[in-house]
Amino acid sequence: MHDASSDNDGTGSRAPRGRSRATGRATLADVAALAGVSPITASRVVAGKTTVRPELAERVRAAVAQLGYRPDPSARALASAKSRHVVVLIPLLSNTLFTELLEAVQDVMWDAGYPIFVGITQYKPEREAALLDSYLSHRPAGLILTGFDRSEAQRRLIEASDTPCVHVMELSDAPDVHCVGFSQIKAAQAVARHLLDRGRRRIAFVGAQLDPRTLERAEGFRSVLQAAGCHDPRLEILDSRPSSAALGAEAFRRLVETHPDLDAVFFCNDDLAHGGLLEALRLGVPVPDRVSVVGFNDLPGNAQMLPALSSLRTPRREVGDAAARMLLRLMRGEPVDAPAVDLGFELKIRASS
Amino acid sequence: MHDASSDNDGTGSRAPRGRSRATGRATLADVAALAGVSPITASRVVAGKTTVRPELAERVRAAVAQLGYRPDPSARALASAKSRHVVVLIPLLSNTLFTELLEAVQDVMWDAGYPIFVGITQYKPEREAALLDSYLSHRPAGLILTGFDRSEAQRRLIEASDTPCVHVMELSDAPDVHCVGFSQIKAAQAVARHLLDRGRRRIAFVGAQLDPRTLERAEGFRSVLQAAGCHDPRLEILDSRPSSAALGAEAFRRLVETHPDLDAVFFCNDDLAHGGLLEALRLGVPVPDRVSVVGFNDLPGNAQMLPALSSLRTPRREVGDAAARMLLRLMRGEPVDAPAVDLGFELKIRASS
DNA sequence: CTGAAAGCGCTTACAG
DNA sequence: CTGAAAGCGCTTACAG
Repeated sequence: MHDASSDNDGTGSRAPRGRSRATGRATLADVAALAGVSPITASRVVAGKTTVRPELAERVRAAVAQLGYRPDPSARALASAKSRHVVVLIPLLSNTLFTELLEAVQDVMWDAGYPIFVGITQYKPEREAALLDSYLSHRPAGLILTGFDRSEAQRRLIEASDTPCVHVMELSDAPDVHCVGFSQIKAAQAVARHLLDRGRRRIAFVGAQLDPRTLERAEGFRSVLQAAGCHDPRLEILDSRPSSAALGAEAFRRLVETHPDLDAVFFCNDDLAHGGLLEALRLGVPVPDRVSVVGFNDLPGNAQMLPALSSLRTPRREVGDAAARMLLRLMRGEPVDAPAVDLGFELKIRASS
Repeated sequence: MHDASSDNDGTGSRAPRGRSRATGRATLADVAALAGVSPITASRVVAGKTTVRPELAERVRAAVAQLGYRPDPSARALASAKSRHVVVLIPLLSNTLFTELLEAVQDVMWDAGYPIFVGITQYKPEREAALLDSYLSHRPAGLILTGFDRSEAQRRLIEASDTPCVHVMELSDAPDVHCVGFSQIKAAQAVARHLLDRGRRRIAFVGAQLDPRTLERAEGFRSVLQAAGCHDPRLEILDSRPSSAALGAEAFRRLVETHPDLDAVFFCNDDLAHGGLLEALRLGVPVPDRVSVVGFNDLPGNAQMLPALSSLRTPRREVGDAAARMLLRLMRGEPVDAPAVDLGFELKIRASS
């Protein structure tokens, strides 16, 4: 009688390991054994290091293919004290601006082999702090953050973690801060100037959520109107509720009721502007004959509005793409051309202004 | 002269480890040493096991707090062959339906201590297969998938990975399949019946993207109209391009031009319906007097439309919430009440129908 | 260019 | 209820 369990003796780690904790998947050791090299050499090939003799590298690659070997991300992260995760923190998903940004980041990172973690901050600093604290414990390879609105403590936390970090949607001129975006102030100024150029003088501003970028837009708007001598604070509606078509409709109605001489409205989000435009239709207020309307971001659907909505196109896909590429360079320790990348914006004039 | 480095001798791992690969963060061993217990006991307390004497557990918790200890997710995953990541695969982010679903899942999972990985499949089976293959190598603790449209090979892959999995947005009656959603067919049937009840007979259907759920809606719509004896295949527009207001406007125009006797349109997405409604305004087609319009999903903004858009409200937040809770139970090995949860839907009648 | 040894920080059986 | 030992699968110095 021969021992049944001896069938696999000597075949090493490719045999089932009985009560051991092994998972059954091929490991680096299996690959190395099959290729006839040491695990460390196999590791070098898998990691893409070029210091391995081509012939050996080829044997390793063949073994990887034959075994269907996939590196274990946890073991990798534990041994190297670095994961291959990229963390992206955005305020919310209900704004197409951020989902497009996210998709662009995801596209680049996926191709580069980095899965992304998405954290939703809900515009709440404490929520962002909690997310950061939690995600940083995963030792992410990189970080993409929206804007600069965070506490000194958080900044130090990020700094101390030594994680490459790129900020998006706003610009900073601090030399050690990496960011990709455009000037919210200049963008709002461009809208205000456009409306002045159209001969408008009684121009209202409608902002919601009141996040830092909305406030910068308000500031840009105000500066241009003040310079033109036609700024009227009563024409500014700043509402801290989340942006929505309902809010835009409400604001538009309030404005035309209380200020019948109104001749333009700058909504700092397209969804607000959609609501405003529909309310104008409902009230019979001719756009743009009596009131010009302009939105912000130029999200899909503006061309279908009645009249087609003028807006300021923001380059969120380009921002996501450029930020991801910059982060990749930082993660690899490669130099970046400039720490701050200004991608600009474009005024899209349609029928509503 | 005393040896300067001896200052920390004997303090164990709390001292800087010089050239070692340690990260400087507190480890379980540090916690155990401070609490005067073994690492395994500390591990049990941190993991929430109840088999530790309260007094010891308290000492461990105090040490955790004092050291600011955070478990290392990689070490945990490596040792236990399970990560604490939950993977969610959805078709895209540009549909509010999915972002709301995602936010609900995220809320539940965050509270339970599980970060989520989001994969965007772009409605492409090969993309989903690649995402699944990649994410499964992280040994996720759980999986949330949209619908059932995947190959036998993928199903086996998931099965073999032994990862708890919940499907969302569609229902199955297979006893071993866990799912949370509602009947797409019944929902579309409810819309069709509503239009028949309104006395409509020349009812068009507009579908985009043509994903499995859209096709089920088309099927439900068709079945009711056939039963009523007024189904006309020429009134069905099935367009494989992604859903958008522009597409809805185009479809509406085409329908009224080629079928002047049209008296209702069922758009199987609200954004299509918005485009259709605006096109009706543009063309001067009275809604609902000449043509009734109904959308699907009831995303935000319908009440602001002109006229306000009737739609079928789908319970995506509830689906996300329930799916996450079900997955949590599966991950913990707890029993679930039923493998399939039907959350229903609600017809929201507004002015457009 | 290649490898033997040690270690990353945790958990899993196993034993008491 | 508690712990000493081993191990998860990889990478990091170090040495040659």
